Amino acid sequence: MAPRGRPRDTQVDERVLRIAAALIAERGYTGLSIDEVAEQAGVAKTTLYRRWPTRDHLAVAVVARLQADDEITDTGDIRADLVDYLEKIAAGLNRMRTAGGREGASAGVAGELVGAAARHEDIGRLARDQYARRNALALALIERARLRGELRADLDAEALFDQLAGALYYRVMITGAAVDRAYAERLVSSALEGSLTCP
Amino acid sequence: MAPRGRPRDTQVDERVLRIAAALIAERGYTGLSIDEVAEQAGVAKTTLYRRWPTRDHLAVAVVARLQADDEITDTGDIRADLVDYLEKIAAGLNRMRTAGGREGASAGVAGELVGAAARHEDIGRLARDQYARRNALALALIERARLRGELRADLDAEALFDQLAGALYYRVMITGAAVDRAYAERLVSSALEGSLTCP
DNA sequence: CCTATTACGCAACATGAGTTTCGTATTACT
DNA sequence: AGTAATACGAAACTCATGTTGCGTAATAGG
Repeated sequence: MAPRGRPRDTQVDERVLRIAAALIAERGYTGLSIDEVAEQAGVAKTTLYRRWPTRDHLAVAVVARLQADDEITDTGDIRADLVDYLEKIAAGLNRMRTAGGREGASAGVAGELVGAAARHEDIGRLARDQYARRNALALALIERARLRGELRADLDAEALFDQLAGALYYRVMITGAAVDRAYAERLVSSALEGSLTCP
Repeated sequence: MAPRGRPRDTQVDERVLRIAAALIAERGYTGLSIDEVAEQAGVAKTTLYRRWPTRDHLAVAVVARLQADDEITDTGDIRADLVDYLEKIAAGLNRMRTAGGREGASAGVAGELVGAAARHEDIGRLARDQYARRNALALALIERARLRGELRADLDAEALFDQLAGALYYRVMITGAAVDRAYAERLVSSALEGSLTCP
Protein backbone atom coordinates (compact mmCIF):
# COMPACT_ATOMS: atom_id res chain seq x y z
CA MET A 1 0.00 0.00 0.00
CA ALA A 2 2.99 2.33 0.47
CA PRO A 3 3.72 4.44 -2.61
CA ARG A 4 6.52 3.44 -4.94
CA GLY A 5 9.40 5.90 -4.60
CA ARG A 6 11.25 7.64 -1.80
CA PRO A 7 8.84 8.74 0.92
CA ARG A 8 8.51 12.34 1.95
CA ASP A 9 10.34 13.51 5.01
CA THR A 10 7.40 14.26 7.30
CA GLN A 11 9.59 16.21 9.68
CA VAL A 12 9.99 18.83 6.99
CA ASP A 13 6.29 19.75 7.05
CA GLU A 14 6.35 20.16 10.79
CA ARG A 15 9.50 22.25 10.83
CA VAL A 16 8.49 24.48 7.91
CA LEU A 17 5.06 25.22 9.32
CA ARG A 18 6.54 26.14 12.66
CA ILE A 19 9.10 28.47 11.10
CA ALA A 20 6.53 30.01 8.76
CA ALA A 21 4.20 30.64 11.68
CA ALA A 22 6.98 32.38 13.57
CA LEU A 23 7.78 34.58 10.56
CA ILE A 24 4.15 35.59 10.08
CA ALA A 25 3.75 36.30 13.76
CA GLU A 26 6.91 38.38 13.77
CA ARG A 27 6.76 40.29 10.49
CA GLY A 28 3.26 39.80 9.18
CA TYR A 29 2.02 38.15 6.04
CA THR A 30 4.30 40.13 3.74
CA GLY A 31 7.28 39.15 5.84
CA LEU A 32 6.77 35.49 5.01
CA SER A 33 9.58 34.87 2.54
CA ILE A 34 9.90 31.49 0.86
CA ASP A 35 13.64 31.80 0.54
CA GLU A 36 14.01 32.59 4.21
CA VAL A 37 11.74 29.77 5.34
CA ALA A 38 13.74 27.36 3.19
CA GLU A 39 17.01 28.58 4.60
CA GLN A 40 15.88 28.48 8.23
CA ALA A 41 14.36 25.05 7.74
CA GLY A 42 17.51 23.80 6.05
CA VAL A 43 15.74 22.55 2.93
CA ALA A 44 15.78 23.54 -0.72
CA LYS A 45 13.15 25.85 -2.15
CA THR A 46 11.99 23.08 -4.46
CA THR A 47 11.10 20.97 -1.45
CA LEU A 48 8.73 23.69 -0.27
CA TYR A 49 7.10 24.09 -3.67
CA ARG A 50 6.57 20.33 -3.83
CA ARG A 51 4.27 20.67 -0.81
CA TRP A 52 2.70 24.11 -1.22
CA PRO A 53 2.34 25.46 -4.76
CA THR A 54 2.45 29.12 -3.69
CA ARG A 55 3.30 31.28 -0.72
CA ASP A 56 -0.41 31.82 -0.18
CA HIS A 57 -0.96 28.08 0.16
CA LEU A 58 1.76 27.85 2.76
CA ALA A 59 0.25 30.71 4.71
CA VAL A 60 -3.17 29.09 4.59
CA ALA A 61 -1.68 25.86 5.92
CA VAL A 62 -0.10 27.80 8.77
CA VAL A 63 -3.32 29.55 9.72
CA ALA A 64 -5.41 26.41 9.35
CA ARG A 65 -3.38 24.92 12.18
CA LEU A 66 -4.30 27.79 14.49
CA GLN A 67 -8.00 27.30 13.94
CA ALA A 68 -9.79 25.36 16.60
CA ASP A 69 -12.41 22.95 15.39
CA ASP A 70 -15.29 25.12 16.46
CA GLU A 71 -17.49 22.47 17.98
CA ILE A 72 -20.94 23.69 18.77
CA THR A 73 -22.72 23.17 22.07
CA ASP A 74 -26.48 22.88 22.43
CA THR A 75 -27.56 23.70 25.96
CA GLY A 76 -31.15 24.35 25.03
CA ASP A 77 -30.78 28.10 25.45
CA ILE A 78 -30.46 29.40 21.91
CA ARG A 79 -29.30 32.85 22.97
CA ALA A 80 -26.41 31.55 25.03
CA ASP A 81 -25.51 28.93 22.44
CA LEU A 82 -25.34 31.49 19.64
CA VAL A 83 -23.21 33.85 21.72
CA ASP A 84 -20.84 30.99 22.52
CA TYR A 85 -20.54 29.99 18.89
CA LEU A 86 -19.97 33.55 17.71
CA GLU A 87 -17.34 33.98 20.37
CA LYS A 88 -15.51 30.90 19.12
CA ILE A 89 -15.52 32.23 15.58
CA ALA A 90 -14.42 35.64 16.80
CA ALA A 91 -11.58 34.11 18.77
CA GLY A 92 -10.24 32.52 15.59
CA LEU A 93 -10.57 35.81 13.73
CA ASN A 94 -8.84 37.76 16.48
CA ARG A 95 -6.01 35.25 16.57
CA MET A 96 -5.42 35.93 12.88
CA ARG A 97 -6.02 39.62 13.15
CA THR A 98 -3.37 40.17 15.76
CA ALA A 99 -0.79 37.93 14.10
CA GLY A 100 2.04 40.09 12.90
CA GLY A 101 1.87 42.67 15.61
CA ARG A 102 -0.17 45.15 13.57
CA GLU A 103 -2.67 45.49 16.34
CA GLY A 104 -4.68 48.52 15.47
CA ALA A 105 -4.00 48.37 11.77
CA SER A 106 -6.49 46.85 9.42
CA ALA A 107 -7.63 43.33 8.79
CA GLY A 108 -4.10 41.95 9.07
CA VAL A 109 -3.64 38.31 8.21
CA ALA A 110 -7.38 37.70 7.97
CA GLY A 111 -7.66 40.23 5.17
CA GLU A 112 -4.70 38.81 3.30
CA LEU A 113 -6.32 35.40 3.44
CA VAL A 114 -9.43 36.78 1.78
CA GLY A 115 -7.11 38.06 -0.91
CA ALA A 116 -5.51 34.64 -1.19
CA ALA A 117 -8.94 33.07 -1.55
CA ALA A 118 -9.70 35.51 -4.35
CA ARG A 119 -6.44 34.72 -6.16
CA HIS A 120 -6.61 30.94 -5.96
CA GLU A 121 -9.64 28.82 -6.77
CA ASP A 122 -8.68 26.00 -4.45
CA ILE A 123 -8.12 28.24 -1.44
CA GLY A 124 -11.50 29.82 -2.12
CA ARG A 125 -13.04 26.36 -2.15
CA LEU A 126 -11.38 25.52 1.15
CA ALA A 127 -12.77 28.66 2.73
CA ARG A 128 -16.23 27.97 1.37
CA ASP A 129 -16.10 24.40 2.66
CA GLN A 130 -15.24 25.61 6.11
CA TYR A 131 -18.06 28.09 5.89
CA ALA A 132 -20.45 25.37 4.79
CA ARG A 133 -19.52 23.19 7.75
CA ARG A 134 -20.07 26.05 10.16
CA ASN A 135 -23.27 26.99 8.46
CA ALA A 136 -24.65 23.46 8.67
CA LEU A 137 -23.88 23.26 12.39
CA ALA A 138 -25.45 26.63 13.08
CA LEU A 139 -28.53 25.96 10.98
CA ALA A 140 -29.11 22.68 12.80
CA LEU A 141 -28.78 24.43 16.15
CA ILE A 142 -31.26 27.09 15.09
CA GLU A 143 -33.64 24.54 13.66
CA ARG A 144 -33.70 22.59 16.94
CA ALA A 145 -34.48 25.79 18.84
CA ARG A 146 -37.24 26.57 16.38
CA LEU A 147 -38.79 23.11 16.77
CA ARG A 148 -38.88 23.35 20.52
CA GLY A 149 -40.67 26.68 20.23
CA GLU A 150 -37.89 28.98 21.29
CA LEU A 151 -37.87 30.68 17.91
CA ARG A 152 -40.53 31.80 15.45
CA ALA A 153 -41.97 29.08 13.26
CA ASP A 154 -41.52 31.12 10.06
CA LEU A 155 -37.90 31.92 10.82
CA ASP A 156 -35.35 32.49 8.03
CA ALA A 157 -32.49 30.56 9.61
CA GLU A 158 -30.07 31.21 6.79
CA ALA A 159 -30.59 34.95 6.92
CA LEU A 160 -30.25 34.89 10.69
CA PHE A 161 -26.88 33.18 10.70
CA ASP A 162 -25.59 35.25 7.75
CA GLN A 163 -26.37 38.32 9.80
CA LEU A 164 -24.55 37.11 12.87
CA ALA A 165 -21.45 35.69 11.23
CA GLY A 166 -21.43 38.44 8.61
CA ALA A 167 -21.41 41.20 11.18
CA LEU A 168 -18.40 39.60 12.86
CA TYR A 169 -16.43 39.35 9.65
CA TYR A 170 -17.52 42.79 8.53
CA ARG A 171 -16.33 44.36 11.73
CA VAL A 172 -12.96 42.64 11.69
CA MET A 173 -12.20 42.94 7.98
CA ILE A 174 -13.64 46.26 6.98
CA THR A 175 -13.69 48.36 10.08
CA GLY A 176 -10.73 46.64 11.76
CA ALA A 177 -12.44 46.80 15.12
CA ALA A 178 -12.05 44.12 17.72
CA VAL A 179 -14.84 41.68 18.43
CA ASP A 180 -15.39 40.53 21.96
CA ARG A 181 -18.07 38.72 23.94
CA ALA A 182 -19.95 41.93 24.62
CA TYR A 183 -20.28 42.59 20.92
CA ALA A 184 -21.42 39.03 20.28
CA GLU A 185 -24.13 39.52 22.89
CA ARG A 186 -25.27 42.76 21.29
CA LEU A 187 -25.49 41.04 17.92
CA VAL A 188 -27.49 38.10 19.18
CA SER A 189 -29.86 40.32 21.14
CA SER A 190 -30.43 42.58 18.18
CA ALA A 191 -31.00 39.69 15.80
CA LEU A 192 -33.27 37.70 18.07
CA GLU A 193 -35.39 40.54 19.38
CA GLY A 194 -35.75 42.37 16.10
CA SER A 195 -36.08 46.09 15.59
CA LEU A 196 -39.77 46.74 15.05
CA THR A 197 -41.94 48.15 17.76
CA CYS A 198 -43.76 45.16 19.15
CA PRO A 199 -47.42 45.31 18.16
CA MET B 1 -0.97 79.74 -6.51
CA ALA B 2 0.09 77.29 -9.20
CA PRO B 3 2.93 75.03 -8.06
CA ARG B 4 6.49 75.83 -9.04
CA GLY B 5 7.72 73.24 -11.53
CA ARG B 6 6.40 71.52 -14.62
CA PRO B 7 2.72 70.60 -14.18
CA ARG B 8 1.48 67.06 -14.40
CA ASP B 9 -0.09 65.88 -17.60
CA THR B 10 -3.66 65.34 -16.42
CA GLN B 11 -4.52 63.37 -19.54
CA VAL B 12 -2.21 60.65 -18.29
CA ASP B 13 -4.38 59.90 -15.25
CA GLU B 14 -7.45 59.59 -17.39
CA ARG B 15 -5.83 57.37 -19.99
CA VAL B 16 -4.10 55.11 -17.47
CA LEU B 17 -7.23 54.56 -15.41
CA ARG B 18 -9.21 53.67 -18.51
CA ILE B 19 -6.60 51.19 -19.69
CA ALA B 20 -6.18 49.69 -16.22
CA ALA B 21 -9.95 49.26 -15.92
CA ALA B 22 -10.04 47.47 -19.25
CA LEU B 23 -7.23 45.13 -18.18
CA ILE B 24 -8.91 44.27 -14.88
CA ALA B 25 -12.23 43.69 -16.61
CA GLU B 26 -10.57 41.46 -19.19
CA ARG B 27 -8.05 39.46 -17.19
CA GLY B 28 -8.88 40.07 -13.56
CA TYR B 29 -6.88 41.68 -10.81
CA THR B 30 -3.81 39.52 -11.36
CA GLY B 31 -3.85 40.43 -15.04
CA LEU B 32 -3.26 44.08 -14.22
CA SER B 33 0.39 44.51 -15.17
CA ILE B 34 2.14 47.81 -14.55
CA ASP B 35 4.48 47.31 -17.48
CA GLU B 36 1.60 46.63 -19.81
CA VAL B 37 -0.43 49.60 -18.61
CA ALA B 38 2.59 51.84 -19.09
CA GLU B 39 3.18 50.50 -22.58
CA GLN B 40 -0.45 50.79 -23.68
CA ALA B 41 -0.71 54.27 -22.22
CA GLY B 42 2.53 55.32 -23.90
CA VAL B 43 4.17 56.54 -20.71
CA ALA B 44 7.17 55.45 -18.67
CA LYS B 45 6.77 53.22 -15.66
CA THR B 46 8.16 55.95 -13.42
CA THR B 47 5.30 58.19 -14.44
CA LEU B 48 2.85 55.61 -13.11
CA TYR B 49 4.72 55.18 -9.85
CA ARG B 50 4.77 58.93 -9.38
CA ARG B 51 0.96 58.83 -9.20
CA TRP B 52 0.24 55.46 -7.58
CA PRO B 53 2.89 54.00 -5.29
CA THR B 54 1.90 50.38 -5.89
CA ARG B 55 -0.19 48.28 -8.22
CA ASP B 56 -2.75 47.92 -5.44
CA HIS B 57 -3.15 51.67 -5.23
CA LEU B 58 -3.76 51.87 -8.96
CA ALA B 59 -6.38 49.12 -8.73
CA VAL B 60 -8.10 50.91 -5.87
CA ALA B 61 -8.21 54.09 -7.92
CA VAL B 62 -9.79 52.17 -10.78
CA VAL B 63 -12.46 50.58 -8.62
CA ALA B 64 -13.16 53.79 -6.74
CA ARG B 65 -14.31 55.27 -10.04
CA LEU B 66 -16.86 52.50 -10.53
CA GLN B 67 -18.48 53.12 -7.17
CA ALA B 68 -21.59 55.19 -7.25
CA ASP B 69 -21.96 57.67 -4.47
CA ASP B 70 -24.56 55.63 -2.65
CA GLU B 71 -26.93 58.41 -1.74
CA ILE B 72 -29.57 57.37 0.71
CA THR B 73 -33.27 58.03 0.31
CA ASP B 74 -35.66 58.47 3.20
CA THR B 75 -39.22 57.80 2.15
CA GLY B 76 -40.50 57.29 5.67
CA ASP B 77 -40.79 53.53 5.22
CA ILE B 78 -37.74 52.14 6.98
CA ARG B 79 -38.13 48.69 5.51
CA ALA B 80 -38.16 49.90 1.92
CA ASP B 81 -35.39 52.41 2.56
CA LEU B 82 -33.09 49.78 4.04
CA VAL B 83 -33.73 47.38 1.18
CA ASP B 84 -32.93 50.15 -1.29
CA TYR B 85 -29.73 51.05 0.45
CA LEU B 86 -28.58 47.44 0.73
CA GLU B 87 -29.34 46.96 -2.93
CA LYS B 88 -27.13 49.92 -3.81
CA ILE B 89 -24.27 48.51 -1.78
CA ALA B 90 -24.83 45.08 -3.30
CA ALA B 91 -24.79 46.53 -6.79
CA GLY B 92 -21.34 47.98 -6.16
CA LEU B 93 -20.14 44.67 -4.77
CA ASN B 94 -21.52 42.72 -7.68
CA ARG B 95 -19.90 45.10 -10.14
CA MET B 96 -16.56 44.33 -8.53
CA ARG B 97 -17.27 40.66 -8.11
CA THR B 98 -17.98 40.06 -11.75
CA ALA B 99 -15.07 42.17 -13.00
CA GLY B 100 -12.60 39.85 -14.62
CA GLY B 101 -15.07 37.36 -15.96
CA ARG B 102 -14.63 34.90 -13.11
CA GLU B 103 -18.32 34.74 -12.54
CA GLY B 104 -18.83 31.75 -10.33
CA ALA B 105 -15.36 31.83 -8.82
CA SER B 106 -14.76 33.39 -5.48
CA ALA B 107 -14.73 36.93 -4.24
CA GLY B 108 -12.94 38.20 -7.35
CA VAL B 109 -11.82 41.79 -7.32
CA ALA B 110 -13.68 42.56 -4.11
CA GLY B 111 -11.63 39.98 -2.25
CA GLU B 112 -8.36 41.20 -3.70
CA LEU B 113 -9.20 44.69 -2.50
CA VAL B 114 -9.64 43.40 1.04
CA GLY B 115 -6.17 41.96 0.65
CA ALA B 116 -4.89 45.29 -0.60
CA ALA B 117 -6.42 47.01 2.41
CA ALA B 118 -4.65 44.53 4.66
CA ARG B 119 -1.29 45.11 2.94
CA HIS B 120 -1.36 48.90 2.91
CA GLU B 121 -2.27 51.11 5.82
CA ASP B 122 -3.51 53.98 3.67
CA ILE B 123 -5.82 51.80 1.58
CA GLY B 124 -7.22 50.35 4.78
CA ARG B 125 -7.89 53.86 6.00
CA LEU B 126 -9.67 54.73 2.76
CA ALA B 127 -11.90 51.69 3.08
CA ARG B 128 -12.68 52.48 6.69
CA ASP B 129 -13.53 56.07 5.79
CA GLN B 130 -15.96 54.93 3.14
CA TYR B 131 -17.47 52.54 5.65
CA ALA B 132 -17.76 55.32 8.20
CA ARG B 133 -19.60 57.53 5.72
CA ARG B 134 -22.03 54.76 4.87
CA ASN B 135 -22.46 53.93 8.48
CA ALA B 136 -23.26 57.50 9.42
CA LEU B 137 -25.89 57.75 6.72
CA ALA B 138 -27.50 54.47 7.69
CA LEU B 139 -27.45 55.23 11.41
CA ALA B 140 -29.13 58.58 10.79
CA LEU B 141 -31.80 56.89 8.68
CA ILE B 142 -32.42 54.32 11.39
CA GLU B 143 -32.47 56.94 14.10
CA ARG B 144 -35.11 58.97 12.26
CA ALA B 145 -37.26 55.85 11.92
CA ARG B 146 -36.81 55.14 15.60
CA LEU B 147 -37.82 58.66 16.59
CA ARG B 148 -41.02 58.53 14.57
CA GLY B 149 -41.92 55.30 16.31
CA GLU B 150 -41.35 52.88 13.45
CA LEU B 151 -38.61 51.09 15.37
CA ARG B 152 -38.11 50.04 18.98
CA ALA B 153 -36.96 52.74 21.34
CA ASP B 154 -34.17 50.61 22.81
CA LEU B 155 -32.81 49.69 19.40
CA ASP B 156 -29.11 48.95 18.86
CA ALA B 157 -28.72 50.80 15.57
CA GLU B 158 -25.07 49.96 15.14
CA ALA B 159 -25.64 46.25 15.58
CA LEU B 160 -28.57 46.39 13.19
CA PHE B 161 -26.61 47.94 10.37
CA ASP B 162 -23.56 45.77 11.00
CA GLN B 163 -25.81 42.77 10.57
CA LEU B 164 -27.29 43.97 7.33
CA ALA B 165 -24.14 45.22 5.64
CA GLY B 166 -22.09 42.43 7.14
CA ALA B 167 -24.33 39.72 5.76
CA LEU B 168 -23.97 41.21 2.29
CA TYR B 169 -20.17 41.29 2.45
CA TYR B 170 -20.03 37.88 4.07
CA ARG B 171 -22.07 36.34 1.32
CA VAL B 172 -20.07 37.92 -1.48
CA MET B 173 -16.59 37.49 -0.03
CA ILE B 174 -16.73 34.21 1.81
CA THR B 175 -19.43 32.18 0.17
CA GLY B 176 -19.08 33.79 -3.25
CA ALA B 177 -22.82 33.80 -3.71
CA ALA B 178 -24.63 36.54 -5.57
CA VAL B 179 -26.66 39.11 -3.72
CA ASP B 180 -29.86 40.37 -5.28
CA ARG B 181 -32.91 42.33 -4.22
CA ALA B 182 -34.67 39.23 -2.98
CA TYR B 183 -31.82 38.49 -0.61
CA ALA B 184 -31.78 42.08 0.62
CA GLU B 185 -35.48 41.77 1.41
CA ARG B 186 -34.93 38.55 3.33
CA LEU B 187 -32.20 40.20 5.36
CA VAL B 188 -34.23 43.25 6.24
CA SER B 189 -37.26 41.20 7.15
CA SER B 190 -35.24 38.89 9.35
CA ALA B 191 -33.44 41.74 11.08
CA LEU B 192 -36.51 43.89 11.64
CA GLU B 193 -38.91 41.19 12.73
CA GLY B 194 -36.47 39.28 14.89
CA SER B 195 -36.41 35.57 15.57
CA LEU B 196 -38.05 35.08 18.93
CA THR B 197 -41.55 33.85 19.24
CA CYS B 198 -43.60 36.97 19.88
CA PRO B 199 -44.84 36.98 23.46
C1' DC C 1 16.68 86.17 -19.65
C1' DC C 2 18.00 83.15 -15.87
C1' DT C 3 17.27 80.00 -12.14
C1' DA C 4 14.88 76.93 -9.10
C1' DT C 5 11.51 73.39 -9.24
C1' DT C 6 8.93 69.72 -10.78
C1' DA C 7 7.50 66.18 -14.46
C1' DC C 8 8.82 62.99 -17.90
C1' DG C 9 11.35 59.17 -20.35
C1' DC C 10 14.92 55.82 -20.47
C1' DA C 11 17.79 52.38 -18.82
C1' DA C 12 19.86 49.89 -15.33
C1' DC C 13 19.16 47.72 -11.12
C1' DA C 14 17.46 45.05 -6.79
C1' DT C 15 14.29 41.79 -4.97
C1' DG C 16 11.39 37.87 -4.41
C1' DA C 17 8.19 34.35 -6.44
C1' DG C 18 7.98 30.49 -9.02
C1' DT C 19 10.22 27.16 -12.67
C1' DT C 20 13.51 24.12 -14.80
C1' DT C 21 17.29 20.96 -15.03
C1' DC C 22 20.10 17.56 -13.32
C1' DG C 23 22.56 14.63 -10.21
C1' DT C 24 21.81 11.92 -6.02
C1' DA C 25 19.22 9.36 -2.39
C1' DT C 26 15.63 6.32 -0.84
C1' DT C 27 11.97 3.18 -1.33
C1' DA C 28 8.94 -0.88 -3.47
C1' DC C 29 8.61 -4.49 -6.58
C1' DT C 30 10.53 -8.33 -9.24
C1' DA D 1 20.69 -7.58 -7.29
C1' DG D 2 18.34 -4.71 -10.52
C1' DT D 3 14.80 -1.38 -11.99
C1' DA D 4 11.18 1.97 -11.83
C1' DA D 5 9.39 5.63 -9.18
C1' DT D 6 9.60 9.33 -6.17
C1' DA D 7 11.97 12.85 -3.03
C1' DC D 8 15.71 15.91 -2.20
C1' DG D 9 19.34 19.59 -3.04
C1' DA D 10 21.70 22.94 -5.84
C1' DA D 11 22.05 26.15 -9.26
C1' DA D 12 20.52 28.72 -13.03
C1' DC D 13 16.73 30.82 -14.94
C1' DT D 14 12.23 33.80 -15.98
C1' DC D 15 9.23 37.32 -14.77
C1' DA D 16 6.98 41.30 -12.56
C1' DT D 17 7.20 44.74 -8.97
C1' DG D 18 9.32 48.58 -7.43
C1' DT D 19 13.73 51.70 -7.23
C1' DT D 20 17.50 54.70 -8.74
C1' DG D 21 20.13 57.86 -11.56
C1' DC D 22 20.38 60.95 -15.17
C1' DG D 23 19.35 63.80 -19.11
C1' DT D 24 15.61 66.68 -20.85
C1' DA D 25 11.17 69.41 -20.94
C1' DA D 26 7.99 72.67 -18.95
C1' DT D 27 6.60 76.08 -15.64
C1' DA D 28 6.89 80.21 -12.04
C1' DG D 29 9.36 83.88 -10.24
C1' DG D 30 13.20 87.22 -10.03
